[in-house]
Amino acid sequence: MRQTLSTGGYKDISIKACTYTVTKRANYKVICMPYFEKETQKADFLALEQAILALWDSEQAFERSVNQREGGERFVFVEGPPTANGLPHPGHILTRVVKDLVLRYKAMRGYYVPRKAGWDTHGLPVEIEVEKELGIRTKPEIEKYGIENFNRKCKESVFRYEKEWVHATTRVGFWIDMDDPYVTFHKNYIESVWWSLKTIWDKGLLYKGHKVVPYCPRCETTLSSHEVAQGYRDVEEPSVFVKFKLKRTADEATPIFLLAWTTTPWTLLGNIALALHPEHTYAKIAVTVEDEFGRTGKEEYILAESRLNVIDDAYEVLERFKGKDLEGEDYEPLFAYAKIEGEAHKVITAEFVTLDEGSGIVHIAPAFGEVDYEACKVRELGFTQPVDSEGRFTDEVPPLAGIFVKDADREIIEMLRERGILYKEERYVHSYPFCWRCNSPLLYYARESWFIGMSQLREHLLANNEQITWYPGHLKYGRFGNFLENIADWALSRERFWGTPLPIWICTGCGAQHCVGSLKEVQEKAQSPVPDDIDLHRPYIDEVILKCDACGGAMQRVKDVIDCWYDSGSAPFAQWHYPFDTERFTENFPASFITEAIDQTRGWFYSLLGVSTAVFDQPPYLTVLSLGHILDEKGVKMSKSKGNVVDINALFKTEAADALRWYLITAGPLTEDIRFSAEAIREKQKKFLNTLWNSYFFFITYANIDEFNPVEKSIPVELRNPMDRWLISRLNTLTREVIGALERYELHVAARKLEEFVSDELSNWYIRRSRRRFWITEENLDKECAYTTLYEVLVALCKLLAPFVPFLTEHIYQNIVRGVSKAAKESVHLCDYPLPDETLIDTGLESAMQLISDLVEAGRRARSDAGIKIRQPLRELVITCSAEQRAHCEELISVLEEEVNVRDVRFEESSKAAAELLLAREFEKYRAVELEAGLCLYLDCCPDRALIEEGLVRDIVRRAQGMRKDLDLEYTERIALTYAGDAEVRDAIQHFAEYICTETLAETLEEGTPVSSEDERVYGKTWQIGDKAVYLAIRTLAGANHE
RNA sequence: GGGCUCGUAGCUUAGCUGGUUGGAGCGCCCGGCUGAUAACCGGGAGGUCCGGAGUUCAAAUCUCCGCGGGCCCA
Repeated sequence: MRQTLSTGGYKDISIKACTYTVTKRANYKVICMPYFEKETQKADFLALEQAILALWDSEQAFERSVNQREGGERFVFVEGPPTANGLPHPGHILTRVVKDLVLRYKAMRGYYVPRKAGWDTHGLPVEIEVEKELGIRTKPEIEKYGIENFNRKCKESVFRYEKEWVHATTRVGFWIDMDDPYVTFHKNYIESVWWSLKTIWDKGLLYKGHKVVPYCPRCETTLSSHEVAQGYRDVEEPSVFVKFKLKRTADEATPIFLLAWTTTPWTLLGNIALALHPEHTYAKIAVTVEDEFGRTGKEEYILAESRLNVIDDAYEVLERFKGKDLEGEDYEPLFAYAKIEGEAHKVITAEFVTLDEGSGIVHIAPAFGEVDYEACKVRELGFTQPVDSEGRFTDEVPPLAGIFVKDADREIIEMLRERGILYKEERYVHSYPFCWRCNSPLLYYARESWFIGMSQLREHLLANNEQITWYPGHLKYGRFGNFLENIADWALSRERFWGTPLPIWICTGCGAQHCVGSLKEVQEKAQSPVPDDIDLHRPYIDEVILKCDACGGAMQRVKDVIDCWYDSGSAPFAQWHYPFDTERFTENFPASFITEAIDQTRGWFYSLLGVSTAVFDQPPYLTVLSLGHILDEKGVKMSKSKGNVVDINALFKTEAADALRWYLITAGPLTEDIRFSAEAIREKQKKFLNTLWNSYFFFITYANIDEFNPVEKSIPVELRNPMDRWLISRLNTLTREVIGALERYELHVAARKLEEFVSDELSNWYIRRSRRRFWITEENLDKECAYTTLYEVLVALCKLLAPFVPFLTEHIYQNIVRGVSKAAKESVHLCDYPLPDETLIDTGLESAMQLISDLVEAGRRARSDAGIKIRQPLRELVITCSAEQRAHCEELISVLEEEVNVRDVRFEESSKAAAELLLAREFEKYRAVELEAGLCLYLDCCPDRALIEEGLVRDIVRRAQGMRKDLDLEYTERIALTYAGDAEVRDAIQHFAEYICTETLAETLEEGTPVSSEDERVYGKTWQIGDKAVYLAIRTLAGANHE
């Protein structure tokens, strides 16, 4: 194993060069044993990926990878259906990559993992796309255009985007069955949704109520929270402190007023109650006020003690008490206009009252605030709605009738002032939502709506959440758990067009309500025949009249459609048309695993749990991985309006899918946001994919020259060289760590470990260190060990990496495995995932190699400090260490010798002994580096003449090799070498002539003189090596390189 | 405004169950190595570990208060 310069014996690789003639196998099918297909030094990943896609297609690799595991334990996945109203962006690509990685891994682990695609196709976003296309923007315009036409347009629009999604999904290598997806607008899907709603109805959980919603009075439509979020702006508006007179003191000389605060004076017309915090301290104060005629008088106010600073006049605190002490008090209404149904004008207490601003007394108008509405509802207080659907006051309030509410603020404030019940007015800046389409201020406005009583299921939701494993873990009791703790009823209905119709019919005669759960039920109860092929969407289903069971009258469907979140939340059963088809649902519920981005926490992750809890009282998934978002390079969210969305189609034109996948997986914890950068993708390709490729390229290059056939070889690991055993040990350790990380869903940890292995251990240590073993000419057990080891590790790596970079691993596998064995699986993705062989893990050897590596590093440092380059051989290296350390690394000494380029390595027991020894023999010769206490390295830095000569020869060889490379010669091309130099140079070259010829493939080595550059066949150059000038010239020997 | 989360070198990040002088990659400077690798190796410059307070013998790490980014909700 030890190499010295003078022994020679290196391989003359020209002997076997180019004896192989492998035909180009673009389709990967032709088998040419035992040779591997030749590769190019630089990989064309884009072309390679296209070829692999074609291979998978023709081999039906995906289908087979699923089907071959049938009968195995199921790993159930539910695809979160992409909303079909836009192009996929990098964030979608991330979720697709992660899904694919996990599912490929599980399949390789033996699980049966069917993967059904899905499309979320209903909802307002789709309608808005069509509105834009049609150039209309209001509901009346849609109705005028015709619901039938409109919905047809919606359906078409959905398919338009589907193509883009299929393309991107395929391109990035996500294996999912897109030939048979679930589609939320399909009839069977809708029917399953209807069934689930009827189940909920039968449980008494589906009811009609009011919901305060963000509402645009100009567009006459409610807005989704997403739309509202787009339109917040800071505005300055009047805020008023208003005096509400306590009823029991109304007739007294000094009545007591509750001082309430609001930033929306117009809502005072809908006042029903005043809210105080139950536990906070309130004060009754006496204030000296002055009226407009300059007369002073005393008034008594109540407000929060900590808000007394809002009082501008002199005051005196008369009394202190808690908010709850006033609970149930009546006060006089500000206005006598609005008709109120039910009890009103009461003091209530509520936790949501804050003391940060205002007076600590909150005016409550259930028609204009969600919190207000809930507060009144639970206390069974009344309701009033003095505003119409265009945002104008109704005739109930004569002085203001017909005035748009936002324009009435001024007038209302004047009315309050005139009647002496305005304490003061201020300007107030706050954030208020405006309609993103027409810029009108939005109103929070109570509308009739259908609800699912989720709040009654709170405990069930929490119990089912207990059974779910969350990644990252904090979501379980954090954002998601908190959300469930405070869960509100689900406002299910939408006054829109393109959605699953709410399957509720109401009798026009007696008002009876009925919920249907199937098409069959509709047909049975319909007054006139309903065809089997009826489209269940509006407007067709609206025309179906049912017979009333109660009175025999005509029942009409409620015109609403349902929230499309309910659609996607129904995916676990609706994709299988349950319960009309029971088997496939039963075996696919609950899901083992789902993953989407963090914004789905209250979106799909909740809608799944909500529907499943209401219908089955079971968790719909057992593991959920929440991913971070893809931000742009500056860390800003990608959005259309900012114009910073990366165009993935453009990206895929230049970047390999594997490079993109590897970048996304290794960028950081997937549960956190990623700053996306195309430059970083290219870096990943350089650092990882190219390194892997080069390792593979190195292998096939020499394996072909040597006609290495892996099928024939089997050498027990224990007989192999320590370098081999080390690599195999590391591989098995790696395998164990990768599987551990994958099972914990720390995908980036798994990927980073793989990356380090490929780059540091396989390429930069094992292959670099082992190159000479592959160059040995003759048949040789050690060479066979090297080939076998490198082969085995490459094959195992392919499998380990297959879920991460499915294209490149498939390409390599096709060549090095499938190319030599017809018995092998047709695709790497049909293989089993490697499991660690613990008997091959040698931790002692691993730590010994670590020690050697540390010593190499220290040795280089010593050389660097001494100013001696590595090409200069040195006499000896002395190491002082423990006997144990010595025993461990004894068998790896040759590695140390070669890396540090020393003739001998000696050990000494303790540093003291070594120091004495070295002192005795010219201490100045040695340079010391201490690695740790008791571990020290001494490098002899005084080479003798012979060594210096060897160093010079190595420099010359190196220059000659560089010149070969400059000429871009084939590795095997033979040359004639001419040199010129002083006597020392000449002596050195003559002493090592054989070595120089072997290394540089020189047929002749002659002393000569520099020639003019006119001879094009001669490449000559004078080098400065140390203080010597050395002239070298290469002439190629045409025809000599091939047999 | 509220809840959750993240904030480490110019950039990307590891460390974060508290414990020596906070590691790496990209980029930069010096040197070396190289016929698999536009690769690699050694050294260097570059850190108020977002700021402040607290707990502790000891804080990048735990607690609290701020600041900034992100998500969700208002």
